[in-house]
Amino acid sequence: MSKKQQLLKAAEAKVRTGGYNNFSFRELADEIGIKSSSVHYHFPTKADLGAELARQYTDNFLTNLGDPKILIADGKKPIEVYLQQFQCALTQDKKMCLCGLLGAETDGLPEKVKAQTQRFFEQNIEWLTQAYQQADGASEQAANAQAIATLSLLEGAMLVSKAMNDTAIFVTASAGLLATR
Amino acid sequence: MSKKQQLLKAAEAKVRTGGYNNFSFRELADEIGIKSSSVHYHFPTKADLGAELARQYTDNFLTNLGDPKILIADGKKPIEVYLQQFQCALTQDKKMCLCGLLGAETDGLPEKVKAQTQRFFEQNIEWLTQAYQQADGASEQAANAQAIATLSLLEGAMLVSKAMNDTAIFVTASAGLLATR
DNA sequence: GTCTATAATTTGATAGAC
DNA sequence: GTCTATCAAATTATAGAC
Repeated sequence: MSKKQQLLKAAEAKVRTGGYNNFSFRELADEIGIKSSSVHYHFPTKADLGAELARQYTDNFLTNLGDPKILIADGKKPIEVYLQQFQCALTQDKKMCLCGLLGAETDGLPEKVKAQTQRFFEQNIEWLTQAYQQADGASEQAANAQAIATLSLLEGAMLVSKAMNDTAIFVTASAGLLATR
Repeated sequence: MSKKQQLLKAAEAKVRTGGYNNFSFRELADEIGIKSSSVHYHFPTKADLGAELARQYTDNFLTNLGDPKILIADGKKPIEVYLQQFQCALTQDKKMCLCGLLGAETDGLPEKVKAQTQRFFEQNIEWLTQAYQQADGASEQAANAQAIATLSLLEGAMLVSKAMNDTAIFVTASAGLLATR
C-alpha cells in the first residue's frame, strides 16, 4: 500500500473514532514511520486530506454495494445487502460511519470536506431510492421517502450503538427494516 | 445568568456545531468577556466542563419532555411530543443533538464525558419504553425495541438533515413515526 | 518523497496577586 | 472570581537540503 493510502487508512480510524479534529499530521506520520512535513507532500492541507478521505470512503462504500438492479437479478434483496454493509462497518471495525460522524459535525468542517460528506448522503439516498423502486415497485416519491428513512435509521442506529457501547442496539433498531409487510 | 451558565451555553453551541474538540477555554472566555484562566475556576479541566454540559443537556431534555403518563392524561400523544422536541432542537437551534454528536465520537472522549453521554441514551430509551407501554399497551420487550428504533431514527434524521443542510429531510424521515397503524 | 529546521499560533493548565 | 503571567506541549504549515 502506498504511503498516501497508509495515511488515509490511519486517518480514517482516527476520524471514525473522534471526528475531524481528532487527528493531527504528526500522529499520522508517526504511525506510518515518516515525518509530519512529508504528509504535506501528499496532502497540502488537512482539509485536502479530509476531503480525499470522505471521497474515497464514499466511492468504496458504493462500489461494495453494487448495483441494486444486479443484486435483484442475483436473487438478493438490496435492503438486506445495504443493512449488512452498515452492520459490518459497525461490528467489524467497531467504529461509527465516517460520513455519519462528519455529517454530524458538518458546520465545523472545511468547505471541501463538507462537500464530500454531503455527496455520501446524496449517493446513498439515490441508491436506496432505486432499490425501493425496483424491489417494491414503489413510486419515485415514495421510494425516496423510504430511502431517507432507512438511511436515517441506520446512521442513527450506529450512533446509538456506539454511544451505548452495545452492538445489539443496532440489530434491535434495524430489525424493522427486514420485516415483510 | 451566571458566568458558569454562560460558559456552558457558549460551549454547547460549539460542541453541537463541531464536536468536543471544536472549542477551547480561550474561545469560551473571549465570548463572555473573561480570561481563560478564570474558566478553570469554574471547571478545573475541559473534561469537567464537557461532563457537566452533557449532564445538564440530558436533565433539561428530560424535564422538557415531562412524564409520559401525565402527557397521556392531558390528551397528548407522547411520541408526538418526543418527536417535536427533536425537531425543535434541529430547526430552532439549527444544530445537531449535543449527545448525538458526543455519542458518535464517544471513543474519542474523556471517560466522564462518555459516561454522561451514555446516560442521555439510557434515560431516553427508558422514557420511550414507558411511552410505548402506556400509549400502545405494548409489552415491555416490544416497547423497548420500539424505543430503540425511534431514538435511532430521530438521531439519524437529525444527522442526515445536518449533513445535507435540509430540515425537510428530518420531516420526511420521521413521518412514519406518526402514522396510525 | 522524505528529511531537518523552524515559524506562528493555539491549547490545556498552573501559580500567585488582587 | 477574576486577573496577569507564564508554561510545556501540540498544531498546521513552509523553506530548502538531499
